[in-house]
Amino acid sequence: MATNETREKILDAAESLFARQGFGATSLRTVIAEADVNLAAVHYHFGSKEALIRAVFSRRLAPLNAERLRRLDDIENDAAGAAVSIERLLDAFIRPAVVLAPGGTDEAPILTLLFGRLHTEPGNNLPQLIYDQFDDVVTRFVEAFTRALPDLPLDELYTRFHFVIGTMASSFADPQRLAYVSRGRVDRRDVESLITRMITFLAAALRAPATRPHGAEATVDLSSATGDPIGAGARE
Amino acid sequence: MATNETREKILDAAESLFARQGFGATSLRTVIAEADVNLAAVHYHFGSKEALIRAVFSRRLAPLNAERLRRLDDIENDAAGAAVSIERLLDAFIRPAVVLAPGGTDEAPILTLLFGRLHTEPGNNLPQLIYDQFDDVVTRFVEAFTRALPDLPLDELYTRFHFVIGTMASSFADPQRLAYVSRGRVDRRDVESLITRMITFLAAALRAPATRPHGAEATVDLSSATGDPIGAGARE
DNA sequence: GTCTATATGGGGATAGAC
DNA sequence: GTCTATCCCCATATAGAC
Repeated sequence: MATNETREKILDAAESLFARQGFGATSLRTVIAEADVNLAAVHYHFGSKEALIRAVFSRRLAPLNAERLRRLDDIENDAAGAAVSIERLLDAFIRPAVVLAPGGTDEAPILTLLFGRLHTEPGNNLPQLIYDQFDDVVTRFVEAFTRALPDLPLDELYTRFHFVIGTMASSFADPQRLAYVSRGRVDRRDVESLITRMITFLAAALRAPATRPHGAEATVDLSSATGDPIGAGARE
Repeated sequence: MATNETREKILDAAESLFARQGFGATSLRTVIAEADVNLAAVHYHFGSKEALIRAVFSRRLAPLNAERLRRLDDIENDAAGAAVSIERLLDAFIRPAVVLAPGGTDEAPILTLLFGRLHTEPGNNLPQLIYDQFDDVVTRFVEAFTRALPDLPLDELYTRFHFVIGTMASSFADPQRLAYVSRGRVDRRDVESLITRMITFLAAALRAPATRPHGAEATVDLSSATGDPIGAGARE
């Protein structure tokens, strides 16, 4: 058997299992069973489980983020300095995680789950290297959103980008929840609908007027949504 | 030492550790070290780790969901049949997870993290009992949002509620990400700001016009956000 | 109810033959 | 490069004295 074939089989199996179960819950023995290789091969090719995890991400992370940046470049070139659409920015950020997915099973695409897990598992476990690869994307997209939303205070823009990542990651990482919430009435395999609905949802969210500081007056009806709104203090 | 004191110490330590590290990554040995009790005490009082996890949730879940429903009742009584504010509904859903938090550390409230984790760890691990306790809340809030957003197709409403839970859970579960995205410029300990901003964000998102079906014409500018938007098909 | 001691299994990792 | 056999640690869980 060719060397790289074993390596790839391990990566494929690990990727699939990590995506479905998370890293901690997936043992190397499970991986080698699914890959149909020997346990020692994992350590020969990767050295450790930690290194295997990093290898699984490295294989996908660079192409994913490169594709995001490439699409962002296209958008900004098209605009030629003019304002760009929030929807296009969101699409460029979200869709590559799905488009680049290798094997769609009956469920959601593997890669989607894998990267969803990246953002939802405890941050301490994530090698800095992975976040490093994300730096350019964060910087560039924050800049782009800043230009597209010039009236939004920076603090709130950062917070909203945090929400965007959270919506994307969590919704992809736990597709079961959609079935649960909808009592099975929404097809969780229709990823295209999920993406377009997510973009509609997030674009409107990003365009919301800024939240006023504590105690100040709102420009929209938020009167009951802030500042001890429903008597939290009096209720203890 | 009184019996219940040991039990409570175990629950407190487990809750804190589960919140910070997740369930799989937290061993009983870590729990007993932090609780300063004997290993056997855990099995005496709870029987198993699985049972301990359920006990940790049970202690908080009922009060949390009861508070959510109580606030929803208040809102609907106030409205007396009239339309209710999206912001108030979101507040009633989100805020109890923070208000009921016992010990705010320097970081985000423990309970917030714990329940964030509930929705982000792989669904298979979550005892059905926990989801069962959530059923009433889902049903009641979906109904309320349906009445508040009568023009939104049900399919999309379910999907958006899925996004709402995702935003809340993921944003609370990984507060580090906010610091990362903002390069430390947003104070992640200011939970009140986080909540009000989240409500602003999600209310606007829920109010967005429905996404049009595949290929149809949009009522807002979505022309580039759907349907092979940036040449995904031609790019392979 | 609380402890010590221990059973039992699974985990990652490695040595060394082939 | 691949395999078997094994080391060693850490996990959950239990038995049984106090």
